[in-house]
Amino acid sequence: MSEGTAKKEEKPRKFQAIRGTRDLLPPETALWNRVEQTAHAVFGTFGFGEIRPPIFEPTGLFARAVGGETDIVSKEMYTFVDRYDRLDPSPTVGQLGDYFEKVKRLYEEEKIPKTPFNKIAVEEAQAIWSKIEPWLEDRPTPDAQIATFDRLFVFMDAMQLGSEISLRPEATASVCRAYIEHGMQSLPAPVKLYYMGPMFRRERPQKGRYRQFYQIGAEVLGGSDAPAIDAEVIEMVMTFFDRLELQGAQLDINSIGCRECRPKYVELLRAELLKVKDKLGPDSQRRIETNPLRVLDSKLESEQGIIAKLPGIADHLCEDCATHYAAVKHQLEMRGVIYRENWRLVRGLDYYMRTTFEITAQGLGSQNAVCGGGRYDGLVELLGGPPTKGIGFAIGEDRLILSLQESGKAPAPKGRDVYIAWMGDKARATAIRAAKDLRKAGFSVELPPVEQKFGKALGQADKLGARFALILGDNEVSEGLWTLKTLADGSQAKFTEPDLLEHLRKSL
RNA sequence: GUGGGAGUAGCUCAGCUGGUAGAGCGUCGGUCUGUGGCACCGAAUGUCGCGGGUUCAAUCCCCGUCUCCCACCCCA
Repeated sequence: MSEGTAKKEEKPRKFQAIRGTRDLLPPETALWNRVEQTAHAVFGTFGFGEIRPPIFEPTGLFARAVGGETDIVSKEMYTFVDRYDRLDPSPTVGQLGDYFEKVKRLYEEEKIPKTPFNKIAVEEAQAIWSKIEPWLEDRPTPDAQIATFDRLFVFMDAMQLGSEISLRPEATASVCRAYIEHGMQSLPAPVKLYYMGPMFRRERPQKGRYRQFYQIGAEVLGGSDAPAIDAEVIEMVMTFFDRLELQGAQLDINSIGCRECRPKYVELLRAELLKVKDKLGPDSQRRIETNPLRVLDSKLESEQGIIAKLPGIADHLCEDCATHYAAVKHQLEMRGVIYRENWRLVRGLDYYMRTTFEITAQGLGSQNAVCGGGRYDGLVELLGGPPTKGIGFAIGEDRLILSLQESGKAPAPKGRDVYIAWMGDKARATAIRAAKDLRKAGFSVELPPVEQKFGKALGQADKLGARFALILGDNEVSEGLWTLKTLADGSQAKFTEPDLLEHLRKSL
């Protein structure tokens, strides 16, 4: 290892986390764990059970549930074609004909997706096959023809076999799929489920927004659409935030009507918007056609005055929706949940209806929504299940963590309970045994792998934030009395092995 | 996808109108072979994000590109 020789060695290129993804590291992960454990605890008290659906699903599931026209599905999903594993991966020359026919048939039956790429591959393969077929009578195959055979392999191997799958951009669709797949409609209603984990959307990263991000969510499926269910779900999220001491949590609620009344309102809104079209910016002008409700959400200062004069949906709900909305508000009041009515609150996903809500928090920049949710009574049926009521929410965990950090609610990093400073071969064995026993008793223990002088060991103990140093040298081993030093004040005392455990239990 | 800002040691950053790099903190070792926090001494780590151009010479100027940050769009 001389310095001179190695200096020109080429270093391998450094890898880095893919754009929009990141490593969560200690001590921050302690906060993540606290948040997730609090979710388990709080949701458990509301009778929710955890579901862990897969991280990818058939692309069609999200297209159907979230809406094929939404940005999420049309341009933000990570979609790829899976391998089709029922084809013989490496046919011999003799099997080539059968293999090609099989590929062609699967393509026609759309078991292999008809992507533009596959179309070209099949056509090329067909052209080559027409040329090869007459040659097959010649045995053995002349060398000059082998290259052409290889070209056929190349085209078939390059085909995007298998079905289209996507990394989940959200989890409600997966939960509904699982509800149907496992026949949960025959469970006592309603079925209350929660989940947590990574989601994926290919968006431009910014504060509180990542391409791999984390959500904690819950869904209530089946049973009735009783307003009390809406209220309880909201109460649960607020309880969760309260438990975490989230600062400045602001709950906004609204009702966006149902299949009956919403379309009528949307038309009314569109008509009103067209009257003031010239005064709106280009984004809002476009939305008059694509999604008039979203105009209400505009952040443009210049549009605020115009938007304020637009008709609100609350005045145009059908009787059932109006009754439901009023009852939800009443239920929230009975539970002591403080809310703000926000008639401009709309949801981006297609499946929402009636109750919608959003919770914002401090310290998040422009991405200040930390939770969004609502009712989606038609969704399970849309996915091929029985008619089923549904309501749920999703919390942006990254944003929640960010807000907790901004307001100083992150827990202080926890150091070791005990650092074992040992010297000498006899003490080594004792130290190993001590570490085992202390860890068994639940203490966080650092056992240095190699012998260190006591001065150095205590320095390490200090740096690692240890509460105590257990000093084990020749004296301790021969006396059978172990020295325990309290790092904070420098005091130390001697204990027998059992007394030590007892003493630590009391003081930690 | 659009716009703005930024990339120099593990971290925070310096580097005067271009002359091939420094500080503080951190890490490791020593002063200190049974006692830490302090102090002092010493060491390691950089293709100055990457590629190209201008120049005798580029961390610095120009172009491209990547990544990060912020905002728009959209959303949790």
